[in-house]
Amino acid sequence: MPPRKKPAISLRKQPQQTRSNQLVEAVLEAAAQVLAKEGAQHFTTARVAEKAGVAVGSLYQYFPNKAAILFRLQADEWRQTHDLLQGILQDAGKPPLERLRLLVHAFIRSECEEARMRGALHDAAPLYRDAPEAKQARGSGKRIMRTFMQEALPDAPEAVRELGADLIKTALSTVGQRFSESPRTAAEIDGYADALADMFCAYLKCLQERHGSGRRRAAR
Amino acid sequence: MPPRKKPAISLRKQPQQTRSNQLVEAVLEAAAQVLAKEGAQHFTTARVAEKAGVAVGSLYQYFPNKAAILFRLQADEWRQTHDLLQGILQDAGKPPLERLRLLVHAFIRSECEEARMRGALHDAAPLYRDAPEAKQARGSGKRIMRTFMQEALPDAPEAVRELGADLIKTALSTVGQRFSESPRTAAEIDGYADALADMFCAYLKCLQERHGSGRRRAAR
DNA sequence: GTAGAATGCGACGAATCCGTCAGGTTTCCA
DNA sequence: TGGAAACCTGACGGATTCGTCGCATTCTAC
Repeated sequence: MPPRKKPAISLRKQPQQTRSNQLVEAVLEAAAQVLAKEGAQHFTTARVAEKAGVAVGSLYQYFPNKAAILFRLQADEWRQTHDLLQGILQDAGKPPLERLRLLVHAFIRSECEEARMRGALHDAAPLYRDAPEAKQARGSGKRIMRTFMQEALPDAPEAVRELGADLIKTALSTVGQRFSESPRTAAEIDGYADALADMFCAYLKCLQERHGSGRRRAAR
Repeated sequence: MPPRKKPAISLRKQPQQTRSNQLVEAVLEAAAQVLAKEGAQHFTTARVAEKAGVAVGSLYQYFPNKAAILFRLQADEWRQTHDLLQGILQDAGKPPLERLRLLVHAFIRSECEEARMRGALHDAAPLYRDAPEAKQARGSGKRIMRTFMQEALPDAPEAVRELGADLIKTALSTVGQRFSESPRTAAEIDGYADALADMFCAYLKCLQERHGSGRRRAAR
């Protein structure tokens, strides 16, 4: 077995001057476009550099390898949806189940925008997912659902909440992703999001009944 | 835009003599092993031929290209799980929700066996998924869930059944796949399958109540 | 036993693509 | 204004991998 990969995904050095900052931005912009329009198969550093109007060598001055570009795009996506969901769940004043419904809608809608790039990013995942940076970055979605479950099922055992959070988070992201793979109308999107939210809500109600919450049964 | 791919995924010719049949079998066997042990990244025709104890040229006598080997493996997997699920759902005498629960367990368990090969197969999907043969082969899972929904929700509108079937089928396959990505103990597997089945059942009950079935409310 | 079909072989052509490097250009700052 | 640091360039080396082709070997049918 030959020595496996050599990750290293972080930026090689921070751009200092204005033009180098612009260069990095241009590269990322071009990378997103190439990925969306030509797919992961045709995503090459040469193509990205060309589209960015930049030399390959310049690209490699900041990104240690191709995977680093892809990872950076993916990390941006993650951060983006993380912020979106965080904002919705923290909006107190609405009952948990309603927030969950809003969250599902927001997630599905966001997943359907830029669906092509996200899909290609997913195809390219084998290139960057084994890097340590990537493994670390993946934990954030989990934390969000965990805190939500603490609100929705305050009296359930820890293990139940944990499992439920994992299930909902996984279902939401994977189902959303597959759903967005083919183009959809706005009506389809809303219908699907509603159904998915129905499913999660039904599940949560079932758990709430099973692990009866002493008080606060008001949230019917 | 350069002329896109050139599919052609079917066998180039049927092996006629005994040895050629063995050769094709050996290739597929080796392909599965290489895929499982070395991942989609290192899946090369040369490596497969080597592991099969066969020359590359022989391999290409029957498989028109690398994608064809991968597709053949994937098609086998699909057929296998299709048969498994079909068998469970057709077992009359048990109420629908119980069959659904059995189905979820069987699927998750099956997904966890050979998880490494399935995962790699998924990584390699971009190579074969655009071929017409693949698009056609994907419809079977849908049909199964559709007939199940007709039984479980006989009085619901067609559109509701359709959406529900799609949702459950998608959630089952995607969630199952992601779950199987990391190795699991038998207890974890059963726990997860139970939770997933809980979710589906809760959803179906919710739909049943919403679209009141005139008679047959016995299945509570 | 023999001709012709079927099969097996593996070196090799052709195409990609990644990432580097030596050298030129721009920017900064004293 | 001049020198140093930062930056940019793009041809090219090196490595992989796909799939073919001419020829050798084995099988089948007569």
